[in-house]
Amino acid sequence: MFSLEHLTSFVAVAEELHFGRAAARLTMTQPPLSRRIQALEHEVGVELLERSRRTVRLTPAGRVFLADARRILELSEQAALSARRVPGGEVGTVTLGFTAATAYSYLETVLAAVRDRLPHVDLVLREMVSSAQRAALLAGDLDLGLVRPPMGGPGLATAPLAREPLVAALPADHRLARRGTDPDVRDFDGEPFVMYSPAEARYFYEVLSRAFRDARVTPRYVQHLAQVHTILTLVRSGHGVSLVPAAATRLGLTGVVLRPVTGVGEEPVELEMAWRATNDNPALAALVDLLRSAAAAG
Amino acid sequence: MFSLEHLTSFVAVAEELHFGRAAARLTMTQPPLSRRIQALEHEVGVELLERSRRTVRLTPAGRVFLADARRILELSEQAALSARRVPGGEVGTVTLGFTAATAYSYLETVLAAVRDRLPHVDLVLREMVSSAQRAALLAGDLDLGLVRPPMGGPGLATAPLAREPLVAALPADHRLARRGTDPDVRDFDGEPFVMYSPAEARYFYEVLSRAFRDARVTPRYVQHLAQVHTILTLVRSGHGVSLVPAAATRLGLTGVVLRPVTGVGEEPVELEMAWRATNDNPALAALVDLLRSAAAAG
DNA sequence: GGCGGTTACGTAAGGCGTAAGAATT
DNA sequence: AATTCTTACGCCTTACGTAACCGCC
Repeated sequence: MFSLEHLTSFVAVAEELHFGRAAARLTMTQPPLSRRIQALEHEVGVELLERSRRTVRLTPAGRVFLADARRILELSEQAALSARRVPGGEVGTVTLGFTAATAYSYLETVLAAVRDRLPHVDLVLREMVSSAQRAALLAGDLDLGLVRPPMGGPGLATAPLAREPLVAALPADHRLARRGTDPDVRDFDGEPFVMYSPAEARYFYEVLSRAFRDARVTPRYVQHLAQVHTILTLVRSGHGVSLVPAAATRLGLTGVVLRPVTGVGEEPVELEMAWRATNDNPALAALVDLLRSAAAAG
Repeated sequence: MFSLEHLTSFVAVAEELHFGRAAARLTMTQPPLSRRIQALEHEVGVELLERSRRTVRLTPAGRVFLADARRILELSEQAALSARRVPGGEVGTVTLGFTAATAYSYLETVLAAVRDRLPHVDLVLREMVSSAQRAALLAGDLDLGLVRPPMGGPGLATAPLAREPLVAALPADHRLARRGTDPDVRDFDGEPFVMYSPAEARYFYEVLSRAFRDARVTPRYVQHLAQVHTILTLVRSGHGVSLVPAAATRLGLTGVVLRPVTGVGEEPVELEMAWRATNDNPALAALVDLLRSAAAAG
């Protein structure tokens, strides 16, 4: 196999079309350069240059090989540069877990941040429920997860990412939707209510339960569901009202009115990121730093 | 700069995750392999492997570098293979000139033949009138031209490519178009006729002139034009009738009827290829051979 | 004759293998 | 104690530079 020195030598000669000048450019004398090119030609198995005493010209094979040689040399330089940038986290891959609910909210923020600030970091996206994310993080199948609290635990580190308000989800023809003022949590007392599932959507179940307890209201739960978009579908068809994270606005579902709601606290819904404490992926560290400062900046 | 041997060594170790086995695979002992990897890491400027006495693991930087290393090695092999195939003409570039008229006829045949039989030959297409092609062929700006005869001359070689019939081009409501039988050249006697330009389309002008002379008919020339599609446009608007190469059918122009015509010879329109006799482009030689045998096969 | 490439030859260095070393299970 | 990577050392091959050589404007 030829070496990269052979290739740089060949490119120099091909560009200068003059062994002497090429040798000077390579800071060597020309006899060894001649030998190198001969060796390269022997190795490749084809004449690359046509020497006619006074002039040097590329053969057709030489032209083809020159293009490849340039690409190989460029790739080689890039390879070293890329590798050097890995420990700083600028280059690499992060496997990111997210739940269905984050897909249309904070995930966009993460993607935009990575595109702008860590353009050489590849994100591999995996939609997974929170429990599966915990296992995958610990197993090393996932680098980072976008999850609802609480996600602490042995071996896992977490950091808050964002808080968001709850909004009331009302059928378009509901009296609270038609009323001029925004609904209050107390308006839901005794109201048919599409509730989160305590098992599969424990976080939202607890946030809402606490809000109702604090306000001393008791909606009438008509269904328990895990996913925001399913809840909204039932609200639309008039089975009841609900409270969903504000990001649900981005779903753009028609037939459901989403309105600010008072009495449930400012921004009760929390989102955090979680990762294995011993994960040594530098790109993960860089991404965690990036998201941490983005969260701090608001 | 690291060498390709460094890369093969690294790939072997990265795949085996064991210096001893990797060394065996490279048919060497492991001490020099260790040194090579150390030198490579020093060169790249980053730790690629994590040696923990009992196990060898890739670092994140190592994973990134491994992908690049594999690509570089593959490219290097391919480069040699490609270059070796150039003298046989299997790999390379042919700059091909063609006239507007061949664009919708024989050019397609050439493109299909190259795609099927010389898939690694790149074609660079240039539309040029015949005189410009002659100059470009001699100047080395063109490797091969698709031209009308006669294109011989000092330094140029030619070979016939194809013959094709002439068809009558008639306005849709013309009496010859409505008649049950195909027109004969004698039907054009005294008929308003859209003729080729003797200067810019000399070949067609002469083919038609000879056909008319042989049949002793004298159409009434109403226009002289260079390009088939312009002629057809005038025919469509009723300025006259014309005779065009059968390939014009592929233009799919509506409002013009193209019908077989008798009395003008079987396939009077010839197409040939021309190239500079001293052109040493092996891909050109391969293409000429290919087209020659395709023409012989019909 | 001189420019521009190749061949010949002596020398220096880089890299191999063998052997010894160190650390971990 | 055994395994496995690293360091030490002697030798050989590879490849440089200098010098001589050859062929064509």
